[in-house]
Amino acid sequence: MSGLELPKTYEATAVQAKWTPRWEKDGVFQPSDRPDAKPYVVMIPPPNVTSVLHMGHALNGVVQDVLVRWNRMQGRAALWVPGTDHAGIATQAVVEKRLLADEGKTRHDLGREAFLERVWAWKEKYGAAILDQYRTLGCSCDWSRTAFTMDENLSRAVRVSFVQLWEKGLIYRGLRMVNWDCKLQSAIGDDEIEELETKGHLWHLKYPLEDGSGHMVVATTRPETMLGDTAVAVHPDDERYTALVGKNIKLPLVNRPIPIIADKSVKAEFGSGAVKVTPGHDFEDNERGMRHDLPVINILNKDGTINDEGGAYAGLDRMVARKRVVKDLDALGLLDKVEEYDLRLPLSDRSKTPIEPLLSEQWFVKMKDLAQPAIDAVEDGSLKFVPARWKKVYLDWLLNVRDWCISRQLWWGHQLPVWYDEDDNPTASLDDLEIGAPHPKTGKPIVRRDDDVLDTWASSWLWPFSTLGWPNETEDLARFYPTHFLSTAREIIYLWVARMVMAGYEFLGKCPFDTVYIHATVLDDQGRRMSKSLGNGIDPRDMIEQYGADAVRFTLAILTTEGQDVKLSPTKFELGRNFMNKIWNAARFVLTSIPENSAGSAPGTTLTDRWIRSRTAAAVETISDALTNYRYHDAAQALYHFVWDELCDWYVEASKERLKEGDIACGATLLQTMKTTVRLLQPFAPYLAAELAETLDEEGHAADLDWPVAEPRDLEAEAEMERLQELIRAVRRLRNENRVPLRAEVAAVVDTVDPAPLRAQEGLIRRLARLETFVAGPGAERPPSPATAVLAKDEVHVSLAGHIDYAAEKQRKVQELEKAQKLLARIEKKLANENFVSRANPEVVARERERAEETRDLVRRIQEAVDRLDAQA
RNA sequence: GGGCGGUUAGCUCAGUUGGUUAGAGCACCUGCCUUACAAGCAGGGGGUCACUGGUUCGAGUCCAGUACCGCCCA
Repeated sequence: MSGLELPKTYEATAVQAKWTPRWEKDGVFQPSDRPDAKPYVVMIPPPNVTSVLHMGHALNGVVQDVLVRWNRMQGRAALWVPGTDHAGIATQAVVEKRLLADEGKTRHDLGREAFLERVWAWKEKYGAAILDQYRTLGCSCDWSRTAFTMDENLSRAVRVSFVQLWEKGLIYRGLRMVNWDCKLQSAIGDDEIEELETKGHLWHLKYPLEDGSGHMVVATTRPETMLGDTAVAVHPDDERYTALVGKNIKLPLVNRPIPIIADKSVKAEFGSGAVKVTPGHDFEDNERGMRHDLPVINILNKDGTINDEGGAYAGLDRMVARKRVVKDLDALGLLDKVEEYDLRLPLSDRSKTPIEPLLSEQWFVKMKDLAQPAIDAVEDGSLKFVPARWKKVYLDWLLNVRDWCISRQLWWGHQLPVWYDEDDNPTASLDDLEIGAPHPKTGKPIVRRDDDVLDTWASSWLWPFSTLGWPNETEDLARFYPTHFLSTAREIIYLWVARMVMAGYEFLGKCPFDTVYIHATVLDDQGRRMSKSLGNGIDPRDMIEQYGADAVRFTLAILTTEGQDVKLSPTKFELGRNFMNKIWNAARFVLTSIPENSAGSAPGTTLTDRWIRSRTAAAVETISDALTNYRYHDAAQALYHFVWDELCDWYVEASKERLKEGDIACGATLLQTMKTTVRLLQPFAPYLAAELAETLDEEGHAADLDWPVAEPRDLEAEAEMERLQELIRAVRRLRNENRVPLRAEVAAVVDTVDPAPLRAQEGLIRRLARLETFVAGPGAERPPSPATAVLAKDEVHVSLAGHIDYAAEKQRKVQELEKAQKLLARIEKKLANENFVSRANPEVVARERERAEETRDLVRRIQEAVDRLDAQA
């Protein structure tokens, strides 16, 4: 052991640089191929290649890695598959934005092929950066299995799954109302919309009756859509309008006659009770239109300008047209009034521009049948959510699932494997069809392939098995599917988790994982989400650089309480850094202080030896228990408390004197305890654990060491040690309170009926309490001018001649007395309550009686101490 | 409108099935460079557990309601 070389503080950067390549070279993160090793499999939620790693990724990385590493130590064939997601619309959007900013070009200027080259270049850069950051964080992913959703095999999986669904009749094409992003010029999913609460206006428009007998007033937040109105609707029970139903309105500006219809969906109390109906540009109106067989008029081009249906307004952007329409109506005297109005504006998640509901030809997946097994999975318990309440969110979505619009008018992604013949008959194909080849059903020549690409989730829902080789029947697939643990963010419970479960059942007949862990959201120190636009993000790379990967990991783990969000500020990582440094120094002490040959010797059997072994056992038990239940905070906290407050503060301190005397058994105990500590540390702080395991001459990699098994506790030793600790703390307190200088000679006397155990530890007590002399016995003679601490069973008197301030000391003692008296009164009141005695659990009553006895004794003894102070003063 | 969280020390948070005097980290106060660690050591102060009511012998913990904050869905 070359302990003398160890630096005074833990140098994280150097240690990380040393171990990262070594782990990979030695294949530490590849699953064990021992046939008896039961697999433990985790698939990383593949980060989007849009940008670099953020704190949420780091937190999720820790959540997964702690479990993976812990399971690996328990002998499981642990496999954690890393990878990234092409994130179709998001990635295309960022690349387009960059292209426009840097070169002033659009994707159309470049053309499909050249543009895609740019996106691939982006993917290479950011995809690699993200994975590298996970690597730096110490994540034990099997890098040799790294996957990307547009890899050849994963793309094949997408095509096979598409064709399979197609053949089952679950994919259809339809003219449907979709959410249209005018900027990206693509349909987007319902899930890709965010709503912005904003102040807008409500325009009240007068619509003249065709017969000239008056007008009706309709209110709208989007007046330009009136160009596409095909009806006015009222509630059937609204007596104000009963006579008008069936008559026609002459739609202003376009001069089109449209009917007045009655429909129960209209809220009579909203505005005038009459609403305009625009089936071409409003989801609700579209349904009304279908119920009443209304014509559907599309007034928008794909870029959001008004088309020829808009007559005089054609070519204007919709926002410009809005102003023009309002102005023109006003000129005609048809603008009734304008109100301020709070509305929720639907924005595209990606382009942040207002969504337009638009009719277009899109591809859909029928979801109802796919959803059923995913619903059953949580209800029969084969799929578990942690925390359990997220099950409801998952179920709510599945029970109300709508068909899934899977086509996107993008370039980046998996192009639909759909070809058309000259009559526009589609067919799906596993292999590319040549132009001119016969359509398999109609026999007519194929003339084109569908330009659209698939929604990203159409590949990521296959992730748990496409990464293992599906649709090929690979060894990996046979051995590692289904997986075990999925940790992800709450916002994608239905977008991703629910779809993966559906796909798992649909394509492999099995739930893809048994546990879904929903991790905390990382917020800034003011409780706001970290976001680029706010600039309040904390970059994990900076934190790793500043505090070390282990510190970042440990801090995130100890902050991760079940279901709570994590408020983060950079300085919080000091907690982890300080702890790492503490462990480092404890190890440094052990290595530089234990006698030669400690390694081969039997551990000690003194009180403190027995105590630290028992406390180690308690730590092993607590930490194992916590990890079993995904309680990261509890596990990290237990480790922290054990190392700092027990091992360092007491055992190491207690061992110093013994080590000076060359006590080999003490050295052996220290070594053994450190070795166990390193194992407990490994899942949380793998770099430090690796470094220490090597220094402690452990065989093999720290990651492969066996997880400790809890030994039986030694409660007798624990109780005896507690008595010592209480005594030592009491003496320190008396010294501190009375400002006794460190070097002053102090004598202590314990008045006790059970002196033997204390006498046996005299050396320890004198050292830790800094006592010159120590005496214990029944009725032992008090030293001159003592201050007294009343302990649970004993009293300790400390000589404080020349230091004691009797007035202050008395005040403290009187306060102590009052506190004890109050407590006693409370207990006695409780015991005097017949209801308590008769109804409470007998064990509880017995315990209260015992407490009453103890407290009475305590009060009496404190009183005596006070009396003595009076006598002395 | 519906749903789900949260409210405990100055700050950030623990607190398992109701049962000792409600805990930790940071911050604060006092004293220490005691050769593992000042990223440290010893000691200390600090809380009407958001509010109201209820259940109970007993409530931070269970129930109902209120207020405020946050998230999700429509």
